[in-house]
Amino acid sequence: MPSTSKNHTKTPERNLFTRIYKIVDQIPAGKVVTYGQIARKLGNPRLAQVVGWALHVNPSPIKTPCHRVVNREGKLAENFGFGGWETQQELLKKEGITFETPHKVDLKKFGTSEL
DNA sequence: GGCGTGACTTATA
DNA sequence: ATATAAGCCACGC
Repeated sequence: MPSTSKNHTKTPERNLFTRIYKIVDQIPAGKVVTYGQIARKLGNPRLAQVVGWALHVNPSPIKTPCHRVVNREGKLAENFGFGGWETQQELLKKEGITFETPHKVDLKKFGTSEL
């Protein structure tokens, strides 16, 4: 029996990272989601930090639309990995998302609460 | 196996 | 409104 304490990573089924990628991959186009929203799906809203880390080390930025993930304020990451928040801004604009400010997105309209 | 850090969030002052 | 503290998980040393 798996009394190995916890699945010490390398276990996709238990690995939070894999779950995060799956959730992010299911974000509909033209919508954005917050880290806390994903974290809540994982079971703990405090996992938001892990979500950020997951996207930071995300192996496939193309398969994982991390540009649709923003922080609680709807703002973009200042240290975005693509090459800057400007890249994310362009991508979101293509999806039809508008910005209240260059760094902030209108969560009231694009916040996916149905995820 | 411990300690610090991180694309975060929430609560409290 | 800003500042500080605590919380969670994964990674690197």
